[in-house]
Amino acid sequence: MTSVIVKEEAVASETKTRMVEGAARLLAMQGLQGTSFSEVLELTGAPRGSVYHHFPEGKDQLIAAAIDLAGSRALQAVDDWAGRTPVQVTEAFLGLWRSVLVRSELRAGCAVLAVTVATDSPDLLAAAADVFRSWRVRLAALFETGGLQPQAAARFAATLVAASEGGVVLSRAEQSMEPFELVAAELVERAASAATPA
Amino acid sequence: MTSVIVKEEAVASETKTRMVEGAARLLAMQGLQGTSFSEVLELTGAPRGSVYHHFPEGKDQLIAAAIDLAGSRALQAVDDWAGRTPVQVTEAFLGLWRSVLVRSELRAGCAVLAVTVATDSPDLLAAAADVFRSWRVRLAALFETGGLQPQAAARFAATLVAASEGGVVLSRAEQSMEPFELVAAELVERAASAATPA
DNA sequence: GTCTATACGAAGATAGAC
DNA sequence: GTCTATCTTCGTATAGAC
Repeated sequence: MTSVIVKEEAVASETKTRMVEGAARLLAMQGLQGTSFSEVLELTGAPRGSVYHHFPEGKDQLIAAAIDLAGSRALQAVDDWAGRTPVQVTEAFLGLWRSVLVRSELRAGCAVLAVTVATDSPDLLAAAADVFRSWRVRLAALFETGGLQPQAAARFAATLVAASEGGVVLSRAEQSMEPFELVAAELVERAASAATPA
Repeated sequence: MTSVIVKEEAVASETKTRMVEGAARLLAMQGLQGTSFSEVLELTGAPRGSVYHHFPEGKDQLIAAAIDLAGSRALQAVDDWAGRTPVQVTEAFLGLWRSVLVRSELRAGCAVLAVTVATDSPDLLAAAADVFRSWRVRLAALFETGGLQPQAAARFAATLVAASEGGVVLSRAEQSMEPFELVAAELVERAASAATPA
């Protein structure tokens, strides 16, 4: 019986999941403004009648779900890097963002950042904060395991997240990978020197 | 006669200037979505009839002007730092953003970034790119003068801009100066070690 | 769960008087 | 240069049938 319920829920949430994924993609490409229900429905092919069935609280609920999705996906990737050196973790995190830029031909960025700078909802801001904080904390944990002191690990984790986000924005604006790659090179070098203190 | 013309232009552009400044402030606080004509007029007290008189090309023209304003203001500050050491320049640039955060009680960020992640206009993207590039170039020049090699200077300038922008976003989301200050400490230390190579 | 239709408001933009 | 009025489009949200 449990299996039946699970299956029903899975079926029921399929459209919902597609909408959340679509919203996350649109946020990354067009920002909060460009992520309207119409756009989401067009992108996902979801039926218009499903909107307020799946998201009774309206747009904010959809956006919050998209933020959570984007956040947890990156977090899963980070957790796969356990045991790697600080340099390897740094390169892997940068690789995540590089692929976002390259695969979108420099048209996409970070969905969470896009919401942060465009919303006036405390709830959405808090959802974004949870994501950023979780990234920082998990990265810092990896750096600690990799040999950095706790404070140095926390500092470098914050810098890695901030500089990656900023590098993505710069490259999007300039329509060139140059700024991002400059930042990436600097971060990798910094990770190397932090891991082998004088 | 020239003075008369100049005066007329000055008077004519006073409302226009106020609108551009208001737009820049709103962009930094509420993003592109929240920077509507209504909001700009309410904030600046400008007459509604002036909108399409001063900005015949519509909203994009106003936003482009706001980007230029925000960009050139920061650039003026950077140019005032000629002769300073890399560490001092880094601290000054970070100070610019720290004051944006603190004075707004963590409610404002970078207007140029807000446009970059929310627009679909190639013109606005290009305007944002010009700003970011100019910041990177001028900062790199100061770092070169301060003793860094050209490539190292360009790399650290890009990192300083990117990490500052990202740090502002993180602190806004988390409603705490912590992430920004972690990033700031890391950047200052990096500037110090870059200026005195092993 | 999904559909159509529609209400409602906001925002960008235009017209014409003053 | 400024004002009022208006038009259009779009986005959110709701209602009620299927």
